[in-house]
Amino acid sequence: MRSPSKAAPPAMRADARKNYEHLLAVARKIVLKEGVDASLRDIARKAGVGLGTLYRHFPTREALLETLLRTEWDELIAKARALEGAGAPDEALVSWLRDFVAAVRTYRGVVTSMTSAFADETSALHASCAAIRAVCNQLLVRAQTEGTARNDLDGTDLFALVGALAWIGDQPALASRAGALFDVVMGAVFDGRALPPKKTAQLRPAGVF
Amino acid sequence: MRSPSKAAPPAMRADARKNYEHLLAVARKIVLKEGVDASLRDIARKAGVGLGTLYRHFPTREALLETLLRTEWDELIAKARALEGAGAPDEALVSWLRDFVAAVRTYRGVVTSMTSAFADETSALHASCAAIRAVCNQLLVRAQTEGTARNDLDGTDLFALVGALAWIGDQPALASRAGALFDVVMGAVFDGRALPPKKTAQLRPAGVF
DNA sequence: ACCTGAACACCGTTCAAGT
DNA sequence: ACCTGAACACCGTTCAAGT
Repeated sequence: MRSPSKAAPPAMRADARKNYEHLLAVARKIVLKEGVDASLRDIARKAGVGLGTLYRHFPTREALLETLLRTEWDELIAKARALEGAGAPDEALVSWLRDFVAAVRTYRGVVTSMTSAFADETSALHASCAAIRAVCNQLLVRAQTEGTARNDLDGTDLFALVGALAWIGDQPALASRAGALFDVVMGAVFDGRALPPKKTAQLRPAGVF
Repeated sequence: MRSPSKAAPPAMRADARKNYEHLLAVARKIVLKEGVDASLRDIARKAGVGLGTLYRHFPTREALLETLLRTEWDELIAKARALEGAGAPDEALVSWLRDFVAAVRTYRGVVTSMTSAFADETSALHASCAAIRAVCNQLLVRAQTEGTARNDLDGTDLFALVGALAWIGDQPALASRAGALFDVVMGAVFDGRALPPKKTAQLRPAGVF
C-alpha cells in the first residue's frame, strides 16, 4: 500500500532503497549549500553510508546531479508543453527561460555541469540537457515565426545566453543584478518585428573576437 | 647593464630571480593548457622547484594569476586611456569590451576568479579588478553621455555581462558562438538614442525572477 | 636569503572482503 | 544482493631543516 515514491529507482531491496532515499536527502542538503563540487566523501560520511554505496547508486557526480534535478527537469518540460499552444509566443518563451534560469540556479555551479554535458553523450546529464534544449527550441521557433524573436539565434544560442545569466546569478558579487540583466539580454533576443538584417551593424568587426 | 626585466619583482637575489622567472614561464604554459585550476604542485614539479619556493613567490593562486595577467591588465588600461578622448564613444566602449573578453579568455576560468576577487579586498586580484572596472566605467559613462549606451547600467553590470560572455567562451560546447553572442548582447547595451524608460517593458514581471 | 620536501589533512575512485 | 572501508594516487598548505 506504499505510495509509489516519485522518481524512485526500479526494483530495489528494502534496505537498499532506504539507503538510497536517505543518501539523496543528505546529498540535496549538502549540494544546496556547497554547490556541485561538494565532497562526495563528505556526503557519504554525513549520510552514514560507505563510500562504495554512494558510488553504486550514483556512479558519477553527474548521475547524482541528474537525480537531484529530476523534479526541476520534469517541471520545466511540463511547463513548456503547457505554454506551447497558449498565450503570446514571446511572453511564453521569456517566462519559460526565466524558470529555466531559476531551476538551474537551484544548485550553484550546475549550469557549468550542464554545459559540459551538452556535448558529452556519455554524461548522465546529457539526456536531460538534450530534452531541455529541445523544448526550449520549440518555444523559440514559435516566438520566431509567430512572435518577434530574432531569427538569427537557435536553441543553443539561447541556452548559452541563459546559461550565462545563470552564471551571473552564481557569482555572489553579481547576483543582485541577475534579474535586471536577464531583462536586458531578453531585450536583445526580441529586437523587434521582422528583424533588420544587421541590428548590431553599428558594432562592426563582429566575427573573430 | 641588464635591461630592467618588465614587471619583475623588486630587489631579489640572482638565484631567486632565476627561479622566479622560470617558475612563471612554466606556470604560464601549464595554466594556458589546464586553466586556472591547474595543480600548483604540478607547476612546481615541472619547474624543478620545491613547493615552498612556489608558495613564497606566489602566496596564493590568485597572486600567481595576477602576475600571469599583469601584461593583459596593463594593455587594457593603456588602451582605455588611448580610447578615452578619441573616436566615437560607442565604438570605443565596444572595442574595449571586446579586448577585455579576449584578455580574460587567455586562461580558462579566469573570469570566475576575477569575479570572486571583485568583492574580496584580500584577494591578490582585487586591485586589478578595481582598476579594470574603473576604466570600464569611464568608457561607459562617456558612451552614455555622448553616445547611445543605455543609462540604466553601470560598470558592474557591464562587467557582469562581459564576464558572462567570457564564460560562454570558456565552455567548449558554446565557444563557437561567443563572438556572435557578444554582438547580440552589445545590441542590448546600446538600445538607441535617449533610451525609452522601458525598452524591455514587453517582458513584464522583471524584478524578482 | 633562499630553498627543499616531509607532514598533515583532505580529495576521487576502485575493489577485495564481508554480511 | 548489498554494504564497507582500506588502498591508491592525487590535491593544497605549512613549516622545520638545510645551504
